[in-house]
Amino acid sequence: MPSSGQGPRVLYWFRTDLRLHDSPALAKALSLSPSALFPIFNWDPNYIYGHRVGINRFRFLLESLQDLSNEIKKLNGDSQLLLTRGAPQTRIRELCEKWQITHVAFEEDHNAYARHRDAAVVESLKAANIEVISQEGRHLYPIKEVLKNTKGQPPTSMSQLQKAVASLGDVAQPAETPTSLPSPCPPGSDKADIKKLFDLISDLSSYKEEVGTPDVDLNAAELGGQRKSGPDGEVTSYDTVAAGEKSKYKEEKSPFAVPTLASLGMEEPEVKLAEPIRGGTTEALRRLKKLTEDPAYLSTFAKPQTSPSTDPDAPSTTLLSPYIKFGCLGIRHYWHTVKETKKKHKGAKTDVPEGMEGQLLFRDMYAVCEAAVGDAFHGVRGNKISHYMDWYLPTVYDKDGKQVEPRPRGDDVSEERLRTFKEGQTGFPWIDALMRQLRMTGWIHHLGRHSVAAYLTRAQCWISWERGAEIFHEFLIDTDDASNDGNWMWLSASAFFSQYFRVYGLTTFPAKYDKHGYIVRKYCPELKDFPDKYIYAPHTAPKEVQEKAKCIIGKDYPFPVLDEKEEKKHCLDRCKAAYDSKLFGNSKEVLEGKAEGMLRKKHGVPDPKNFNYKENAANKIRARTGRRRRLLFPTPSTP
DNA sequence: AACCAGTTGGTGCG
DNA sequence: CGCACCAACTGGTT
Repeated sequence: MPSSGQGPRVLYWFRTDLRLHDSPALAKALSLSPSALFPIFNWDPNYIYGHRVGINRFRFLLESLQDLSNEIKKLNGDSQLLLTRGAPQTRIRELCEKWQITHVAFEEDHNAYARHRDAAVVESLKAANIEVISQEGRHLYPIKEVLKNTKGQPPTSMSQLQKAVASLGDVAQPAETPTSLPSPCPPGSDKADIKKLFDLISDLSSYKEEVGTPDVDLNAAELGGQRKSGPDGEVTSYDTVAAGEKSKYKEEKSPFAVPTLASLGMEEPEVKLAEPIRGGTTEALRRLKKLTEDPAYLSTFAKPQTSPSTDPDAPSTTLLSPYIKFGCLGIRHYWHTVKETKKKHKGAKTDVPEGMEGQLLFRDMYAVCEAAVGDAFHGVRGNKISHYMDWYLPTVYDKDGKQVEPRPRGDDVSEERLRTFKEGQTGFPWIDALMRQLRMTGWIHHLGRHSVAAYLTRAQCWISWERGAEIFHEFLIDTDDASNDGNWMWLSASAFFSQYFRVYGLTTFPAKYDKHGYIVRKYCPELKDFPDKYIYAPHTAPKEVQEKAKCIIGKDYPFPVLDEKEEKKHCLDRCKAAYDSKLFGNSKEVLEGKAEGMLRKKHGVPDPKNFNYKENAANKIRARTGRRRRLLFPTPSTP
């Protein structure tokens, strides 16, 4: 029990809610009138080692943490965000014991890993008689209440979601923003003392004893990571990220301080954006304020009408998704700000689903679906809403149903298509520009995501949406498990959407929005001197045009890796066969591993093992020129 | 043309 | 008349 006889000693655990405003969990914690408040963010080795985190997202996270710490300091000069590290299942409880915490508070996070993590943490805290305050706050509506209204069924359309939330009333008003915060006081003291808090935990066991030696080191990036090696050549991000305890390479000023990319040995990516997407709640609110100055924009916003041929320097959308992902922007605050701003507009207004509120409701829809389907939402196997399609390069399971990692290599053709997709070297400028933009900036427009997702899955490559979701998860700043996996299911016509014959043309679709090819010229600069006529299909340009543009297709830019029309035809046949089979991720045949053979036999599409990749035109040219294209924008795959 | 869920409106039956 | 059934139609954020 606490030594001081005053109010509760609260540890507030920040995770994906890096803000002080519109935070129901923080408000509830503060309503207890705590005598001490310890705002922590904990580096989870699972995040550092187990997840693929692109450098743009890692940078965004560091900036968001620094900004949050500054905001805390503004309310209490003796406080700051306290960064700790360790497996949360044991570390949170250890901190509680050392700091004599009575209550732990956090905002609920519904994604699969977070659910399991939090369940374990709560159990360890309950066993130690520590009270847990957890509140929903990441979504417009309480997910559990929505789920009750659907009787546990996933709402797979906007109308179903709207039906399910109809009885829940209006979106709650944002929780009040605190105007002061209690100090983090060491046990037995009524004064903040960061150094003393540090001393109390600096002898805690090392992460290696807690989680074992990680077998994945993200710094050994396969994609040309720019990691500087440490003094002994063995430094990992986890060592350098260390805060709140002794670290070999610690350079931070204060024991719990937020590290910088440089202190982690990571170099800034080669981003040429005029205005990079900077993390932090301050930046989120600044961007939101700018939006409120343009009621017409928010009022007439129609997602399908916004151009995908845009980047963070010239966005056609709000660019707020990264801030929502990390909780820098409170979702109810955003919702009501949009509502209020729209009142100022006199003319016609867009509504759900294409209007601004609709965009946010889709996020809730995916979250409810994820909660209804459970862990299986993140793949095909066992997923009751995902059609079974006999994709190439699917996630592989052993006979006990355990995922085989790393994924065994698939057929050469599909692996090559996946590689060129990830690197932005497919020979289709629209796809390549988007994929390079993704890696350079951590963001692409929603319709651009549609284009690349359909290309990789149901329209051309017939590669599992699971592979695409992994790539997005690695490089997007705004990645959110429920929305990311949900949208990949949507675009691959696995769930939510079934009109698989609606296929985006790789040249016609972008040309509808942008004849000049803004993002192609920016992200594939080798193509920048092509005339508009050929910008989305440079391989069709006559030799003289290629020479004049100083870009020979097959030499300076790849020839398309596949035939768009031919593959589309195959894919439509495969879609039809898959739908006719009525197999879903949770069908017996799928769980028993028999589904693939069944479908291959049925639709008669050649097994990729029999594809003769050498006949591919791009490869012919590659064989002739005798060299592989070098990556133009290698983005390090460091955390 | 090709999908699918939900709604509508008609028919037949008790 | 009420009800079950079914065919036709509609809408689906892009």
